[in-house]
Amino acid sequence: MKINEVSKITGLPISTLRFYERKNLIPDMFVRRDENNYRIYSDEIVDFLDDVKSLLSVGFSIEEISLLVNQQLDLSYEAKKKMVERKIEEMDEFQKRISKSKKFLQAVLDGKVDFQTKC
Amino acid sequence: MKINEVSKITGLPISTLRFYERKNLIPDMFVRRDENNYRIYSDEIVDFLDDVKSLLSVGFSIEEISLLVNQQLDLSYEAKKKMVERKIEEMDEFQKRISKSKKFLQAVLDGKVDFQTKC
DNA sequence: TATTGCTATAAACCTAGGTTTATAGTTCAT
DNA sequence: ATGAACTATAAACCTAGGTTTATAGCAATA
Repeated sequence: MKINEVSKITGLPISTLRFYERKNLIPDMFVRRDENNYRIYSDEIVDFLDDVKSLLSVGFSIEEISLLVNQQLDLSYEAKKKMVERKIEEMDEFQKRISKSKKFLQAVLDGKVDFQTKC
Repeated sequence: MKINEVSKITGLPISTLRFYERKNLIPDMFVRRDENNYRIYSDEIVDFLDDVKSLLSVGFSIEEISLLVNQQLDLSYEAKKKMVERKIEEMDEFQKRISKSKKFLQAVLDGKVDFQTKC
């Protein structure tokens, strides 16, 4: 697949795909170059980018994801394990904050919170 | 309370508290000025900022929160309701993406995903 | 009363995550 | 074989969410 097709399937702008690559977010196995230097992507890139989108949307940074998936950077298994475990804890915290936020929003909606009254 | 105390209790830097105010994120009821133009905060600001922190951390923008809590901006009840309902849906999506991300992370950790193999 | 500490504002600066622009080579359809 | 569409890179630009800096007034304590 060429970049335009990946862009259309994933919904990510072409500029973003190139940007992610510059940031070392795309492991080599997903992309090679043809004789004209055009990027040729393997089909698996689609699922990969889908996971990347999820991770980014829940607050991972590009650098963090890159550290986990990039061989070149060569993070040790123990380091990755620690990182993933910490991150999974963070995500549990996250779930709690979401529940809290939902309560707050519901209270605002129900008028149970008053931001009008002067103190 | 003066700004330094609020900062210490909430963990938010003084510069951030002033920044939030500039962004209309702090309803008037939580802050007034003394004779020297120093900010005097009511005790309730602490819980409020705690909710703000949660909302920000799960992806709300300052402007969105501001729209919900600020009287001056005077968003209609119906508009707020729609916004909150949409946001609660988004947060449900969010929970799903978190579950998905946890699975991905676990797979990376378990070596069930291979980013090494050349295609 | 002077030095240290807290407060204020405005404006410049910073970072992450992209997007846009400028320039140039490639390819496909007519 | 030529114009429209696609690809490439580098560099400038943009936005959100802050932080830092410069400058100045007020306060608390030796």
